[in-house]
Amino acid sequence: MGEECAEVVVRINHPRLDRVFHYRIPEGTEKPQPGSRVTVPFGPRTVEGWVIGYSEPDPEISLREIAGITDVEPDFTEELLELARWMSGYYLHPMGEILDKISPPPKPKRPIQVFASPPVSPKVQPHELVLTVEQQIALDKIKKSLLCRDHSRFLLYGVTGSGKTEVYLRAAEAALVAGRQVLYLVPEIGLTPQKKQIFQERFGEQVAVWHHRLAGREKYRTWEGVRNGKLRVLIGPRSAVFAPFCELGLIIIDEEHDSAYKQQEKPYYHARQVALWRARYNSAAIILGSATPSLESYASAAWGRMEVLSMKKRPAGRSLPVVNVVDLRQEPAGRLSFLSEYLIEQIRLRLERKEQVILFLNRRGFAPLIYCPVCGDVIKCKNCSISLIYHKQTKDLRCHYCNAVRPLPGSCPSCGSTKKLRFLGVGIQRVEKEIVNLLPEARVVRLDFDTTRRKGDFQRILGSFARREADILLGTQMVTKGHDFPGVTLVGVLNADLSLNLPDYRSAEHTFQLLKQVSGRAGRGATPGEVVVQTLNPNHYSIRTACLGGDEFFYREEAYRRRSLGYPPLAI
DNA sequence: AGCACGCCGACT
DNA sequence: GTCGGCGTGCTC
Repeated sequence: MGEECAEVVVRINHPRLDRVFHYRIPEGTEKPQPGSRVTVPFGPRTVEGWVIGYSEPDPEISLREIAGITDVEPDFTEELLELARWMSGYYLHPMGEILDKISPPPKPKRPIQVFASPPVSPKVQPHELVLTVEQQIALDKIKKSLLCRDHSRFLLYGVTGSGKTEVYLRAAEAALVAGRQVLYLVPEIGLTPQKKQIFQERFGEQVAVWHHRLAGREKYRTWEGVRNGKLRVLIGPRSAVFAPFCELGLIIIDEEHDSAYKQQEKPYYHARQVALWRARYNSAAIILGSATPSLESYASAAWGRMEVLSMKKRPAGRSLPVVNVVDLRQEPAGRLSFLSEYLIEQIRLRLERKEQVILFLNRRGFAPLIYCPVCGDVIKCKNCSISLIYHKQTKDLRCHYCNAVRPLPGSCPSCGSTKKLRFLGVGIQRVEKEIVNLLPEARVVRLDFDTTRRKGDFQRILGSFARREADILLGTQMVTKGHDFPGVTLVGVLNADLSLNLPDYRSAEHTFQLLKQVSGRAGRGATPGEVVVQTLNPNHYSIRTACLGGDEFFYREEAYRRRSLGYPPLAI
Protein backbone atom coordinates (compact mmCIF):
# COMPACT_ATOMS: atom_id res chain seq x y z
CA MET A 1 0.00 0.00 0.00
CA GLY A 2 1.33 3.40 -0.98
CA GLU A 3 0.75 6.65 0.83
CA GLU A 4 -0.54 10.04 -0.28
CA CYS A 5 2.42 12.09 -1.44
CA ALA A 6 2.82 15.76 -2.31
CA GLU A 7 2.66 16.69 -5.98
CA VAL A 8 5.32 19.33 -6.54
CA VAL A 9 5.90 21.61 -9.54
CA VAL A 10 9.44 22.98 -9.55
CA ARG A 11 10.33 26.63 -10.19
CA ILE A 12 12.41 25.88 -13.25
CA ASN A 13 11.30 26.95 -16.67
CA HIS A 14 12.04 23.98 -18.83
CA PRO A 15 9.62 21.96 -20.99
CA ARG A 16 11.11 18.67 -19.81
CA LEU A 17 10.41 19.59 -16.18
CA ASP A 18 6.86 20.66 -16.90
CA ARG A 19 5.28 17.90 -14.84
CA VAL A 20 4.60 16.78 -11.31
CA PHE A 21 7.26 15.28 -9.02
CA HIS A 22 6.18 13.38 -5.92
CA TYR A 23 7.71 13.90 -2.48
CA ARG A 24 7.15 12.32 0.92
CA ILE A 25 6.31 14.49 3.89
CA PRO A 26 8.93 14.17 6.67
CA GLU A 27 7.78 12.31 9.83
CA GLY A 28 6.10 14.59 12.35
CA THR A 29 5.61 17.43 9.88
CA GLU A 30 2.20 18.77 8.99
CA LYS A 31 1.11 18.31 5.39
CA PRO A 32 1.65 21.60 3.53
CA GLN A 33 -1.55 22.94 2.01
CA PRO A 34 -1.81 22.94 -1.77
CA GLY A 35 -0.36 26.20 -3.04
CA SER A 36 2.45 26.23 -0.46
CA ARG A 37 5.97 27.06 -1.54
CA VAL A 38 8.52 24.40 -0.63
CA THR A 39 12.16 23.51 -1.19
CA VAL A 40 12.87 20.01 -2.45
CA PRO A 41 15.95 17.93 -3.26
CA PHE A 42 16.13 17.70 -7.02
CA GLY A 43 18.89 15.50 -8.45
CA PRO A 44 22.13 16.82 -7.02
CA ARG A 45 20.69 20.22 -5.99
CA THR A 46 17.89 21.77 -3.95
CA VAL A 47 15.23 23.81 -5.77
CA GLU A 48 12.09 25.77 -5.02
CA GLY A 49 8.66 24.59 -6.04
CA TRP A 50 4.99 24.49 -5.07
CA VAL A 51 2.79 21.75 -3.71
CA ILE A 52 -0.16 21.61 -6.08
CA GLY A 53 -1.97 18.57 -4.61
CA TYR A 54 -1.70 15.07 -3.19
CA SER A 55 -1.82 11.70 -4.88
CA GLU A 56 -0.47 8.18 -4.72
CA PRO A 57 2.66 7.95 -6.86
CA ASP A 58 3.95 5.08 -8.99
CA PRO A 59 5.38 2.54 -6.49
CA GLU A 60 8.31 1.85 -8.84
CA ILE A 61 10.01 5.19 -8.17
CA SER A 62 11.87 5.88 -4.96
CA LEU A 63 10.67 9.06 -3.30
CA ARG A 64 12.62 11.75 -1.46
CA GLU A 65 11.37 14.06 1.26
CA ILE A 66 10.39 17.71 1.09
CA ALA A 67 13.33 19.69 2.48
CA GLY A 68 11.36 22.63 3.85
CA ILE A 69 8.24 24.74 3.71
CA THR A 70 8.96 28.40 2.97
CA ASP A 71 5.85 29.93 4.50
CA VAL A 72 2.90 28.72 6.54
CA GLU A 73 0.61 30.75 4.32
CA PRO A 74 0.21 29.18 0.86
CA ASP A 75 1.22 31.33 -2.13
CA PHE A 76 -1.93 30.42 -4.04
CA THR A 77 -5.57 29.91 -3.31
CA GLU A 78 -7.21 26.75 -4.59
CA GLU A 79 -8.71 28.85 -7.39
CA LEU A 80 -5.41 30.32 -8.57
CA LEU A 81 -3.82 26.86 -8.60
CA GLU A 82 -6.69 25.60 -10.68
CA LEU A 83 -6.35 28.63 -12.95
CA ALA A 84 -2.62 28.03 -13.44
CA ARG A 85 -3.36 24.42 -14.31
CA TRP A 86 -5.92 25.51 -16.89
CA MET A 87 -3.58 28.16 -18.36
CA SER A 88 -0.76 25.68 -18.61
CA GLY A 89 -2.91 23.43 -20.77
CA TYR A 90 -4.72 26.14 -22.71
CA TYR A 91 -1.67 28.25 -23.52
CA LEU A 92 0.71 25.25 -23.70
CA HIS A 93 3.08 26.76 -21.18
CA PRO A 94 5.02 25.17 -18.31
CA MET A 95 3.05 25.35 -15.06
CA GLY A 96 6.20 26.26 -13.11
CA GLU A 97 6.69 29.49 -14.98
CA ILE A 98 3.03 30.43 -14.76
CA LEU A 99 3.08 29.95 -10.99
CA ASP A 100 6.31 31.91 -10.83
CA LYS A 101 4.80 34.85 -12.71
CA ILE A 102 1.54 34.98 -10.76
CA SER A 103 3.09 34.39 -7.33
CA PRO A 104 2.48 36.98 -4.62
CA PRO A 105 4.80 39.94 -4.11
CA PRO A 106 7.54 39.34 -1.53
CA LYS A 107 6.88 40.33 2.06
CA PRO A 108 8.59 43.62 2.89
CA LYS A 109 11.47 43.42 5.37
CA ARG A 110 10.07 45.87 7.90
CA PRO A 111 6.64 45.28 9.44
CA ILE A 112 3.84 46.46 7.22
CA GLN A 113 1.28 49.04 8.03
CA VAL A 114 -2.10 47.40 8.46
CA PHE A 115 -5.25 49.00 7.07
CA ALA A 116 -6.63 51.36 9.69
CA SER A 117 -10.16 50.08 10.19
CA PRO A 118 -11.74 47.83 7.62
CA PRO A 119 -15.13 49.01 6.41
CA VAL A 120 -17.67 46.94 8.28
CA SER A 121 -20.46 47.49 5.78
CA PRO A 122 -19.92 48.83 2.28
CA LYS A 123 -19.92 52.60 2.40
CA VAL A 124 -21.52 54.16 -0.62
CA GLN A 125 -21.77 57.85 -1.39
CA PRO A 126 -25.27 58.86 -2.48
CA HIS A 127 -25.62 59.77 -6.13
CA GLU A 128 -28.29 61.87 -7.73
CA LEU A 129 -27.61 61.32 -11.43
CA VAL A 130 -30.69 60.03 -13.26
CA LEU A 131 -29.99 57.09 -15.54
CA THR A 132 -31.12 56.91 -19.16
CA VAL A 133 -33.61 54.19 -20.07
CA GLU A 134 -30.85 52.16 -21.70
CA GLN A 135 -28.59 52.48 -18.67
CA GLN A 136 -31.42 51.42 -16.39
CA ILE A 137 -32.27 48.34 -18.46
CA ALA A 138 -28.61 47.28 -18.58
CA LEU A 139 -28.18 47.81 -14.87
CA ASP A 140 -31.33 45.89 -13.96
CA LYS A 141 -30.14 42.83 -15.86
CA ILE A 142 -26.70 42.97 -14.24
CA LYS A 143 -28.19 43.39 -10.77
CA LYS A 144 -30.54 40.48 -11.28
CA SER A 145 -27.64 38.29 -12.32
CA LEU A 146 -25.61 39.38 -9.29
CA LEU A 147 -28.44 38.34 -6.99
CA CYS A 148 -28.98 34.96 -8.68
CA ARG A 149 -25.23 34.26 -8.88
CA ASP A 150 -25.94 32.71 -12.23
CA HIS A 151 -22.59 33.62 -13.77
CA SER A 152 -23.95 35.82 -16.55
CA ARG A 153 -21.72 37.31 -19.18
CA PHE A 154 -22.65 40.69 -20.57
CA LEU A 155 -21.38 42.60 -23.54
CA LEU A 156 -22.06 46.24 -22.66
CA TYR A 157 -22.12 47.62 -26.17
CA GLY A 158 -22.49 51.37 -25.73
CA VAL A 159 -21.50 54.23 -27.99
CA THR A 160 -18.78 56.57 -26.71
CA GLY A 161 -20.31 58.92 -24.19
CA SER A 162 -23.37 56.73 -23.52
CA GLY A 163 -22.46 56.50 -19.84
CA LYS A 164 -20.89 53.06 -19.48
CA THR A 165 -18.89 54.22 -16.46
CA GLU A 166 -22.07 55.02 -14.53
CA VAL A 167 -23.34 51.49 -15.24
CA TYR A 168 -20.03 50.04 -14.00
CA LEU A 169 -20.26 52.10 -10.82
CA ARG A 170 -23.81 51.02 -10.02
CA ALA A 171 -23.10 47.41 -10.88
CA ALA A 172 -20.08 47.56 -8.56
CA GLU A 173 -22.29 49.05 -5.88
CA ALA A 174 -24.74 46.17 -6.22
CA ALA A 175 -21.90 43.65 -5.91
CA LEU A 176 -20.54 45.40 -2.81
CA VAL A 177 -23.96 45.47 -1.18
CA ALA A 178 -24.22 41.73 -1.87
CA GLY A 179 -20.93 41.34 0.03
CA ARG A 180 -18.78 40.50 -2.96
CA GLN A 181 -15.58 41.89 -4.44
CA VAL A 182 -15.17 43.70 -7.74
CA LEU A 183 -12.36 43.53 -10.29
CA TYR A 184 -12.20 46.43 -12.73
CA LEU A 185 -9.77 45.94 -15.59
CA VAL A 186 -8.45 48.75 -17.78
CA PRO A 187 -6.09 48.44 -20.75
CA GLU A 188 -3.18 50.47 -19.38
CA ILE A 189 -1.58 51.43 -16.09
CA GLY A 190 -1.91 55.06 -17.21
CA LEU A 191 -5.68 54.86 -16.93
CA THR A 192 -5.71 53.66 -13.31
CA PRO A 193 -5.34 57.01 -11.47
CA GLN A 194 -8.46 58.60 -12.98
CA LYS A 195 -10.51 55.42 -12.56
CA LYS A 196 -9.33 55.10 -8.97
CA GLN A 197 -10.50 58.62 -8.27
CA ILE A 198 -13.93 57.98 -9.78
CA PHE A 199 -14.41 54.77 -7.79
CA GLN A 200 -13.02 56.19 -4.56
CA GLU A 201 -15.38 59.15 -4.72
CA ARG A 202 -18.21 56.69 -4.50
CA PHE A 203 -16.81 53.78 -2.49
CA GLY A 204 -14.03 55.31 -0.42
CA GLU A 205 -11.05 53.44 0.97
CA GLN A 206 -12.18 49.95 0.03
CA VAL A 207 -10.94 50.75 -3.51
CA ALA A 208 -7.32 50.08 -4.53
CA VAL A 209 -5.11 49.96 -7.60
CA TRP A 210 -2.84 47.07 -8.45
CA HIS A 211 -0.13 46.92 -11.12
CA HIS A 212 3.39 45.59 -11.42
CA ARG A 213 5.01 49.03 -11.05
CA LEU A 214 3.71 49.59 -7.51
CA ALA A 215 6.38 49.93 -4.85
CA GLY A 216 7.12 46.80 -2.81
CA ARG A 217 5.29 47.78 0.36
CA GLU A 218 2.18 49.10 -1.41
CA LYS A 219 2.16 46.06 -3.64
CA TYR A 220 2.19 43.65 -0.73
CA ARG A 221 -0.39 45.62 1.23
CA THR A 222 -2.80 45.62 -1.71
CA TRP A 223 -2.31 41.92 -2.40
CA GLU A 224 -2.98 41.09 1.24
CA GLY A 225 -5.98 43.40 1.32
CA VAL A 226 -7.55 41.62 -1.64
CA ARG A 227 -6.73 38.20 -0.19
CA ASN A 228 -8.20 38.82 3.24
CA GLY A 229 -11.18 40.75 1.87
CA LYS A 230 -10.47 44.17 3.38
CA LEU A 231 -10.20 45.64 -0.09
CA ARG A 232 -13.41 45.23 -2.06
CA VAL A 233 -12.71 46.90 -5.41
CA LEU A 234 -9.49 46.35 -7.33
CA ILE A 235 -8.58 48.43 -10.38
CA GLY A 236 -5.73 47.47 -12.65
CA PRO A 237 -4.33 46.40 -16.01
CA ARG A 238 -4.20 42.80 -17.23
CA SER A 239 -1.90 41.56 -14.45
CA ALA A 240 -4.60 42.42 -11.89
CA VAL A 241 -6.62 39.51 -13.23
CA PHE A 242 -4.43 37.25 -11.07
CA ALA A 243 -5.20 38.97 -7.76
CA PRO A 244 -6.15 36.56 -4.93
CA PHE A 245 -9.79 37.51 -4.42
CA CYS A 246 -11.65 35.67 -1.69
CA GLU A 247 -15.20 36.67 -2.65
CA LEU A 248 -15.10 37.76 -6.26
CA GLY A 249 -18.57 38.68 -7.48
CA LEU A 250 -18.16 41.01 -10.45
CA ILE A 251 -15.55 41.52 -13.16
CA ILE A 252 -15.64 44.55 -15.44
CA ILE A 253 -13.40 44.71 -18.51
CA ASP A 254 -13.40 48.27 -19.77
CA GLU A 255 -12.54 48.80 -23.46
CA GLU A 256 -12.59 45.05 -23.87
CA HIS A 257 -11.50 45.28 -27.54
CA ASP A 258 -8.13 46.75 -26.56
CA SER A 259 -5.20 44.61 -27.66
CA ALA A 260 -3.27 45.54 -24.51
CA TYR A 261 -5.24 42.84 -22.70
CA LYS A 262 -3.14 40.28 -24.49
CA GLN A 263 0.23 39.55 -22.91
CA GLN A 264 2.74 39.34 -25.74
CA GLU A 265 5.49 37.72 -23.72
CA LYS A 266 5.85 34.62 -21.57
CA PRO A 267 3.60 33.49 -20.13
CA TYR A 268 1.23 34.35 -22.97
CA TYR A 269 -2.39 34.91 -22.02
CA HIS A 270 -5.38 37.08 -22.79
CA ALA A 271 -6.76 38.84 -19.71
CA ARG A 272 -10.28 38.68 -21.19
CA GLN A 273 -10.01 34.90 -21.45
CA VAL A 274 -8.60 34.56 -17.95
CA ALA A 275 -11.30 36.87 -16.59
CA LEU A 276 -14.02 34.76 -18.21
CA TRP A 277 -12.50 31.68 -16.57
CA ARG A 278 -12.45 33.32 -13.14
CA ALA A 279 -15.99 34.60 -13.52
CA ARG A 280 -17.18 31.09 -14.24
CA TYR A 281 -15.18 29.60 -11.34
CA ASN A 282 -16.60 32.13 -8.87
CA SER A 283 -20.12 32.24 -10.32
CA ALA A 284 -19.43 35.92 -10.77
CA ALA A 285 -21.04 38.27 -13.25
CA ILE A 286 -18.77 39.67 -15.93
CA ILE A 287 -19.25 42.78 -18.07
CA LEU A 288 -17.21 43.33 -21.22
CA GLY A 289 -17.65 46.99 -22.10
CA SER A 290 -16.86 48.72 -25.37
CA ALA A 291 -18.19 51.05 -28.02
CA THR A 292 -16.40 48.88 -30.55
CA PRO A 293 -16.41 45.26 -29.36
CA SER A 294 -13.75 42.87 -30.58
CA LEU A 295 -14.92 40.53 -33.28
CA GLU A 296 -14.38 37.70 -30.78
CA SER A 297 -16.82 39.16 -28.29
CA TYR A 298 -19.29 40.19 -30.94
CA ALA A 299 -19.30 36.64 -32.29
CA SER A 300 -19.53 35.25 -28.80
CA ALA A 301 -22.66 37.30 -28.23
CA ALA A 302 -24.09 36.28 -31.59
CA TRP A 303 -23.59 32.62 -30.63
CA GLY A 304 -25.49 33.22 -27.42
CA ARG A 305 -22.53 32.88 -25.06
CA MET A 306 -23.01 36.45 -23.86
CA GLU A 307 -25.95 38.76 -23.45
CA VAL A 308 -25.75 42.08 -25.27
CA LEU A 309 -26.66 45.19 -23.32
CA SER A 310 -26.98 47.87 -25.93
CA MET A 311 -26.66 51.61 -25.28
CA LYS A 312 -27.02 53.59 -28.48
CA LYS A 313 -27.80 57.05 -27.11
CA ARG A 314 -25.82 59.65 -25.26
CA PRO A 315 -27.50 61.22 -22.20
CA ALA A 316 -29.91 64.05 -22.95
CA GLY A 317 -28.41 67.16 -24.50
CA ARG A 318 -25.37 65.39 -25.89
CA SER A 319 -25.66 64.39 -29.50
CA LEU A 320 -23.34 62.09 -31.39
CA PRO A 321 -20.87 63.94 -33.62
CA VAL A 322 -21.44 64.47 -37.33
CA VAL A 323 -18.81 62.67 -39.39
CA ASN A 324 -17.60 64.08 -42.70
CA VAL A 325 -15.34 62.07 -44.97
CA VAL A 326 -12.81 63.90 -47.11
CA ASP A 327 -11.66 62.00 -50.18
CA LEU A 328 -8.00 62.93 -50.44
CA ARG A 329 -7.96 61.85 -54.10
CA GLN A 330 -10.30 64.73 -54.91
CA GLU A 331 -8.07 67.36 -53.28
CA PRO A 332 -6.58 69.90 -55.71
CA ALA A 333 -2.84 69.36 -56.13
CA GLY A 334 -1.78 71.85 -53.48
CA ARG A 335 1.19 72.29 -51.26
CA LEU A 336 -0.03 70.07 -48.44
CA SER A 337 -1.34 66.67 -49.29
CA PHE A 338 -2.19 65.79 -45.71
CA LEU A 339 -4.33 68.76 -44.69
CA SER A 340 -7.40 69.20 -46.85
CA GLU A 341 -8.84 72.63 -47.44
CA TYR A 342 -12.04 71.60 -45.73
CA LEU A 343 -10.25 70.48 -42.57
CA ILE A 344 -8.15 73.65 -42.38
CA GLU A 345 -11.30 75.72 -42.79
CA GLN A 346 -13.01 73.82 -39.98
CA ILE A 347 -9.99 74.21 -37.68
CA ARG A 348 -10.01 77.97 -38.32
CA LEU A 349 -13.70 78.11 -37.49
CA ARG A 350 -13.13 76.37 -34.14
CA LEU A 351 -10.24 78.68 -33.29
CA GLU A 352 -12.44 81.70 -33.95
CA ARG A 353 -15.15 80.25 -31.71
CA LYS A 354 -12.57 79.50 -28.98
CA GLU A 355 -13.36 75.80 -29.17
CA GLN A 356 -10.81 72.99 -29.10
CA VAL A 357 -9.54 70.61 -31.77
CA ILE A 358 -7.95 67.15 -31.68
CA LEU A 359 -5.90 66.06 -34.70
CA PHE A 360 -4.94 62.42 -34.98
CA LEU A 361 -2.19 60.88 -37.09
CA ASN A 362 -0.96 57.44 -36.27
CA ARG A 363 2.67 58.04 -37.22
CA ARG A 364 5.51 59.29 -35.04
CA GLY A 365 8.46 61.38 -36.16
CA PHE A 366 8.86 63.91 -38.96
CA ALA A 367 9.29 61.82 -42.11
CA PRO A 368 8.93 58.04 -42.27
CA LEU A 369 11.23 57.52 -45.26
CA ILE A 370 14.68 58.92 -46.08
CA TYR A 371 16.24 58.17 -49.46
CA CYS A 372 19.22 59.13 -51.57
CA PRO A 373 18.26 61.09 -54.72
CA VAL A 374 21.25 59.62 -56.58
CA CYS A 375 21.05 55.85 -55.99
CA GLY A 376 17.48 55.75 -54.67
CA ASP A 377 18.37 53.66 -51.63
CA VAL A 378 16.17 54.00 -48.55
CA ILE A 379 17.99 54.14 -45.20
CA LYS A 380 17.04 51.12 -43.11
CA CYS A 381 17.66 49.87 -39.60
CA LYS A 382 20.62 47.50 -39.45
CA ASN A 383 18.83 45.24 -36.99
CA CYS A 384 15.28 45.27 -38.30
CA SER A 385 15.56 46.06 -42.02
CA ILE A 386 12.68 48.51 -41.83
CA SER A 387 13.06 52.12 -42.93
CA LEU A 388 14.30 54.58 -40.33
CA ILE A 389 12.23 57.62 -39.39
CA TYR A 390 13.61 61.15 -39.25
CA HIS A 391 12.96 62.94 -35.95
CA LYS A 392 13.10 66.71 -36.07
CA GLN A 393 13.66 67.66 -32.42
CA THR A 394 16.65 65.39 -32.04
CA LYS A 395 17.74 65.66 -35.70
CA ASP A 396 18.42 61.95 -35.93
CA LEU A 397 17.08 58.72 -37.39
CA ARG A 398 15.15 56.29 -35.23
CA CYS A 399 13.89 52.77 -35.66
CA HIS A 400 10.31 52.51 -34.46
CA TYR A 401 10.69 48.77 -34.06
CA CYS A 402 13.86 48.37 -31.96
CA ASN A 403 14.30 52.04 -30.88
CA ALA A 404 17.82 52.23 -32.32
CA VAL A 405 19.06 55.78 -32.88
CA ARG A 406 21.68 56.96 -35.37
CA PRO A 407 22.68 60.42 -36.59
CA LEU A 408 21.44 61.71 -39.93
CA PRO A 409 24.33 60.82 -42.26
CA GLY A 410 25.96 63.60 -44.27
CA SER A 411 26.35 61.35 -47.29
CA CYS A 412 24.46 58.35 -48.65
CA PRO A 413 25.51 55.23 -46.71
CA SER A 414 24.96 53.19 -49.87
CA CYS A 415 26.59 55.11 -52.76
CA GLY A 416 28.51 57.75 -50.83
CA SER A 417 26.90 60.65 -52.69
CA THR A 418 26.95 63.89 -50.69
CA LYS A 419 23.81 65.16 -52.38
CA LYS A 420 21.19 66.09 -49.75
CA LEU A 421 19.12 63.13 -48.62
CA ARG A 422 15.39 63.48 -49.25
CA PHE A 423 12.44 63.00 -46.93
CA LEU A 424 9.30 61.24 -48.03
CA GLY A 425 6.00 60.95 -46.22
CA VAL A 426 4.45 62.71 -43.26
CA GLY A 427 4.81 62.10 -39.54
CA ILE A 428 3.19 63.95 -36.67
CA GLN A 429 6.15 66.31 -36.20
CA ARG A 430 5.79 67.44 -39.79
CA VAL A 431 2.09 68.11 -39.22
CA GLU A 432 2.97 70.13 -36.14
CA LYS A 433 5.37 72.27 -38.12
CA GLU A 434 2.83 72.95 -40.87
CA ILE A 435 0.01 73.72 -38.45
CA VAL A 436 2.18 76.21 -36.59
CA ASN A 437 3.10 77.85 -39.94
CA LEU A 438 -0.46 77.89 -41.17
CA LEU A 439 -2.17 78.96 -37.95
CA PRO A 440 0.41 80.95 -35.98
CA GLU A 441 -2.23 82.15 -33.52
CA ALA A 442 -3.15 78.61 -32.45
CA ARG A 443 -1.64 77.13 -29.31
CA VAL A 444 -0.61 73.58 -30.22
CA VAL A 445 0.45 70.69 -27.98
CA ARG A 446 1.72 67.36 -29.23
CA LEU A 447 1.07 64.06 -27.48
CA ASP A 448 3.09 61.07 -28.65
CA PHE A 449 5.73 58.61 -27.53
CA ASP A 450 8.46 61.23 -27.96
CA THR A 451 6.82 63.98 -25.89
CA THR A 452 5.95 61.63 -23.03
CA ARG A 453 9.34 60.12 -22.26
CA ARG A 454 9.52 61.42 -18.69
CA LYS A 455 7.23 60.47 -15.84
CA GLY A 456 4.24 62.80 -15.59
CA ASP A 457 4.56 64.16 -19.14
CA PHE A 458 1.38 62.45 -20.22
CA GLN A 459 -0.74 63.88 -17.42
CA ARG A 460 0.91 67.30 -17.79
CA ILE A 461 0.08 67.61 -21.50
CA LEU A 462 -3.46 66.32 -21.15
CA GLY A 463 -3.98 68.48 -18.07
CA SER A 464 -2.96 71.66 -19.85
CA PHE A 465 -5.24 70.81 -22.78
CA ALA A 466 -8.10 70.07 -20.39
CA ARG A 467 -7.55 73.48 -18.74
CA ARG A 468 -7.82 74.97 -22.23
CA GLU A 469 -4.27 76.27 -22.23
CA ALA A 470 -4.00 74.92 -25.76
CA ASP A 471 -6.36 74.99 -28.75
CA ILE A 472 -5.11 72.03 -30.72
CA LEU A 473 -4.07 68.63 -29.37
CA LEU A 474 -2.02 66.80 -31.94
CA GLY A 475 -1.35 63.17 -31.28
CA THR A 476 -0.85 59.54 -32.20
CA GLN A 477 -2.81 56.52 -30.82
CA MET A 478 -2.49 58.07 -27.35
CA VAL A 479 -5.20 60.69 -27.97
CA THR A 480 -7.80 58.02 -28.69
CA LYS A 481 -7.89 56.53 -25.21
CA GLY A 482 -10.90 57.39 -23.09
CA HIS A 483 -10.33 61.05 -22.28
CA ASP A 484 -13.18 63.46 -21.83
CA PHE A 485 -12.60 67.02 -23.06
CA PRO A 486 -15.85 68.98 -23.11
CA GLY A 487 -14.21 71.84 -25.06
CA VAL A 488 -13.46 69.69 -28.10
CA THR A 489 -15.88 70.18 -30.98
CA LEU A 490 -13.70 69.01 -33.87
CA VAL A 491 -11.68 65.83 -34.32
CA GLY A 492 -9.59 65.45 -37.46
CA VAL A 493 -8.29 62.06 -38.60
CA LEU A 494 -5.48 62.98 -40.95
CA ASN A 495 -4.99 59.61 -42.57
CA ALA A 496 -7.45 56.84 -41.90
CA ASP A 497 -5.61 54.52 -44.27
CA LEU A 498 -2.48 54.02 -42.18
CA SER A 499 -3.87 51.28 -39.98
CA LEU A 500 -5.88 49.87 -42.87
CA ASN A 501 -2.77 48.99 -44.85
CA LEU A 502 -0.92 47.15 -42.10
CA PRO A 503 -0.18 43.51 -42.92
CA ASP A 504 -2.54 42.09 -40.31
CA TYR A 505 -5.75 40.16 -40.88
CA ARG A 506 -7.38 42.39 -38.25
CA SER A 507 -6.40 45.70 -39.90
CA ALA A 508 -9.99 46.44 -40.99
CA GLU A 509 -11.26 45.75 -37.46
CA HIS A 510 -8.53 47.91 -35.91
CA THR A 511 -9.29 50.77 -38.32
CA PHE A 512 -12.98 50.61 -37.55
CA GLN A 513 -12.29 50.65 -33.81
CA LEU A 514 -9.72 53.44 -34.04
CA LEU A 515 -12.00 55.69 -36.08
CA LYS A 516 -14.96 55.17 -33.80
CA GLN A 517 -12.88 55.67 -30.66
CA VAL A 518 -11.25 58.86 -31.85
CA SER A 519 -14.59 60.19 -33.12
CA GLY A 520 -15.98 59.67 -29.67
CA ARG A 521 -13.67 62.44 -28.39
CA ALA A 522 -15.79 65.04 -30.20
CA GLY A 523 -18.85 66.75 -28.79
CA ARG A 524 -18.66 65.52 -25.22
CA GLY A 525 -19.75 68.94 -23.98
CA ALA A 526 -22.93 70.85 -24.71
CA THR A 527 -21.85 71.98 -28.22
CA PRO A 528 -22.31 69.30 -30.89
CA GLY A 529 -19.13 67.83 -32.34
CA GLU A 530 -17.84 67.19 -35.82
CA VAL A 531 -15.36 64.62 -37.06
CA VAL A 532 -13.41 64.99 -40.29
CA VAL A 533 -11.89 61.80 -41.65
CA GLN A 534 -9.34 62.14 -44.46
CA THR A 535 -8.80 59.03 -46.53
CA LEU A 536 -7.82 57.62 -49.91
CA ASN A 537 -10.32 54.77 -49.40
CA PRO A 538 -13.65 56.46 -48.68
CA ASN A 539 -15.51 53.40 -49.94
CA HIS A 540 -13.74 50.81 -47.83
CA TYR A 541 -16.33 49.07 -45.66
CA SER A 542 -14.51 49.72 -42.36
CA ILE A 543 -14.18 53.44 -43.07
CA ARG A 544 -17.70 53.81 -44.44
CA THR A 545 -19.33 52.04 -41.51
CA ALA A 546 -17.16 53.78 -38.91
CA CYS A 547 -18.06 57.18 -40.37
CA LEU A 548 -21.60 56.78 -41.57
CA GLY A 549 -22.91 54.32 -38.99
CA GLY A 550 -24.02 50.76 -39.45
CA ASP A 551 -21.97 48.73 -37.00
CA GLU A 552 -23.95 45.59 -37.76
CA PHE A 553 -22.99 45.87 -41.39
CA PHE A 554 -19.31 46.14 -40.46
CA TYR A 555 -19.39 43.11 -38.18
CA ARG A 556 -21.35 41.04 -40.70
CA GLU A 557 -18.99 41.95 -43.54
CA GLU A 558 -15.88 41.35 -41.44
CA ALA A 559 -17.20 38.03 -40.16
CA TYR A 560 -18.00 36.96 -43.71
CA ARG A 561 -14.44 37.80 -44.82
CA ARG A 562 -12.83 36.05 -41.87
CA ARG A 563 -14.89 32.96 -42.48
CA SER A 564 -14.06 32.81 -46.17
CA LEU A 565 -10.34 33.23 -45.49
CA GLY A 566 -10.28 30.87 -42.51
CA TYR A 567 -9.27 33.51 -39.95
CA PRO A 568 -10.28 33.65 -36.27
CA PRO A 569 -12.70 33.83 -34.69
CA LEU A 570 -14.59 32.21 -37.55
CA ALA A 571 -12.00 29.77 -38.84
CA ILE A 572 -13.44 26.33 -39.35
C1' DA B 1 17.70 24.58 -16.70
C1' DG B 2 21.67 22.81 -13.96
C1' DC B 3 24.67 19.41 -12.71
C1' DA B 4 27.26 14.93 -12.88
C1' DC B 5 29.10 11.41 -15.46
C1' DG B 6 32.00 9.84 -19.04
C1' DC B 7 35.14 9.20 -22.55
C1' DC B 8 39.28 11.04 -25.35
C1' DG B 9 43.54 14.38 -26.14
C1' DA B 10 47.72 17.18 -23.97
C1' DC B 11 50.24 18.12 -20.18
C1' DT B 12 53.43 17.55 -15.46
C1' DG C 1 49.15 8.76 -14.88
C1' DT C 2 46.06 13.34 -14.21
C1' DC C 3 43.48 17.70 -16.02
C1' DG C 4 39.77 19.29 -18.68
C1' DG C 5 37.07 19.60 -23.34
C1' DC C 6 31.79 19.48 -23.67
C1' DG C 7 28.25 15.35 -25.58
C1' DT C 8 24.52 12.80 -22.94
C1' DG C 9 21.22 12.00 -19.60
C1' DC C 10 18.58 12.63 -15.38
C1' DT C 11 15.99 15.09 -11.95
C1' DC C 12 10.23 12.16 -7.55
